[in-house]
Amino acid sequence: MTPSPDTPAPANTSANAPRPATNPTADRLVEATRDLLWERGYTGTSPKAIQQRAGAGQGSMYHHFAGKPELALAAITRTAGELRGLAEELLSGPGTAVERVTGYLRRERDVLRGCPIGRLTQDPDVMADPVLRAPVEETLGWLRGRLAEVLAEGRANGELPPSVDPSGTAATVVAVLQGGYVLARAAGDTAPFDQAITGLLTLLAPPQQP
Amino acid sequence: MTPSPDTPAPANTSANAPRPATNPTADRLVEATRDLLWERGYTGTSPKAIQQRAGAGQGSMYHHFAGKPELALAAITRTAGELRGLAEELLSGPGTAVERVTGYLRRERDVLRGCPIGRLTQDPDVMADPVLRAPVEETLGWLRGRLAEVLAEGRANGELPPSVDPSGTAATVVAVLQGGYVLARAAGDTAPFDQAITGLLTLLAPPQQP
DNA sequence: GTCTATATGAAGATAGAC
DNA sequence: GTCTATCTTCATATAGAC
Repeated sequence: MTPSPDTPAPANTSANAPRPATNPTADRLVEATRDLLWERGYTGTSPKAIQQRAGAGQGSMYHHFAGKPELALAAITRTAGELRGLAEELLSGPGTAVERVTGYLRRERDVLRGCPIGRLTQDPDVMADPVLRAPVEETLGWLRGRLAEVLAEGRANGELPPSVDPSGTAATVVAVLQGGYVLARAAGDTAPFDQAITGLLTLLAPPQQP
Repeated sequence: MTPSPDTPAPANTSANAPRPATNPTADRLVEATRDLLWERGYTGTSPKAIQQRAGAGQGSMYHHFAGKPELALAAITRTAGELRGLAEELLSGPGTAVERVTGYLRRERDVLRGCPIGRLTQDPDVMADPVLRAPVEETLGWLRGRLAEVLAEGRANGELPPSVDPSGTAATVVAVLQGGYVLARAAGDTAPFDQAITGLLTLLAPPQQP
C-alpha cells in the first residue's frame, strides 16, 4: 500500500483481525465504542454517538475503521481480553479453591452497569454476526471452564463435597453473576446482586456446625 | 360508563393504564410488539416492523396507540402478567417447597429466546422511562418475594437447613435462571442453562448419603 | 377504523477537498 | 489523517381523505 519508508504502519490489513488501535484517535474511537456498547448495546449505538464521545470527526472514524461492525469487533475484543485477564488473575492467585472463587465473585464490580460481555448476548445483531459473536461465546465459555478447574481442585482436596459437579457448578456460578446483574438493574439497586452472591456462597460452603 | 346501548367500549381512557386490547387489530399489534420486544428489544423494534408483523397499517396503529411507548407498555404489561401467573401457579401448587421450586426451575422454557422480562433490563430506553420500567421491576421483585416465601416454608419444615436465608437464596434462584439464559445464548446451546439449574439444585438439596 | 401522503431527523455511509 | 458535502434508507410521526 505505502511503499515509502516513512510509514511504519502496521501490516495488519487482514480482513479478520481488528487493527490494533495504535493510533491515538483510533484508540479513543475504540474506547468510546466500548463505553457505548456497554451502556446502550450495539443497536443503540450510532456512529455519530461514537464520534462525538471520541471527539473525532466522521471522516476520521471511517479512515481508521471500515464501519460500525469493525469498530465493535475491536471494542468487544479489547473488553473480552480485559475481563479474561482479570478473572485469570483472581482465579489463579493464592488461596484455597473456595477462597479464590469467593474472591472472584466478590471482586469490585460496576454492578448497575452490568457485564459488558454478557449484555451483548441480548443484542440480536451481535449474535447474528459470527465474527462479533465469537468473542462473546469464547469468553463466557472460557470462564466456565476455568471455574470448573478451580472447583474440581476444591472437590479433590475435600473443600467441596463429592456431590459437587465442577462443570455444572461452574455454570451455576457464572449464571449467578450474570443473573445478579439483571436483578440489580431491574431493582435499580445493587442489593439483589449481593444477595444472590451471598446466597450462592452459603450453599457452596455452608457454615460449619461443630 | 357507557350510557348508549350500542357502545360496549371500555371507559379506560386514563393516561396511566394501557388500553386493554379489546379490538382484534389492537390485539394483534400488542402481540406483534411482544414478539419483537422479546427478539429485538425496545430500541431494535420499529413501528414499521410492528405493523408488518401485525398485518396492520400505519394509520391503524396510530389510531389504537399513541406511539411506540404506549404499545410497549401494553406489551410489557401483558407479558409480565403471564409470567407472574405461570410462576404463581407452579409455586402455589402441590408438593413440598423444594419440589415446587424445582418444578418452577425445570418448567418448559424457550431457553434460547431468553426471558422476555429480564431482557428489558438491558434496554436503556426502557430503564430510563419509569412507566416502562415499573412492570419489569415489579415482576422480578415479586418473583423473588414469592420464592422467598416458599423457601422459608421449606426451612421451617426441615426440608432446608437453617443456614439457608430465604431472601438471599431466592435472589440466587432467580439469578441462576436469568444468568442461565445468558450462558445459553452465548453458547448457542441450551446445555449451560440446564447445567446451571442442575448445579443449583444439587447445592440446594444435596443427594443424601446414608 | 384504515389508508395514503407528507415531513423531520437520524442512521450509516461514500466522495473528494484540504 | 481529518473535514465537509452529499446520499439513501429508516424511524417515528402527523394530516387528512375515505
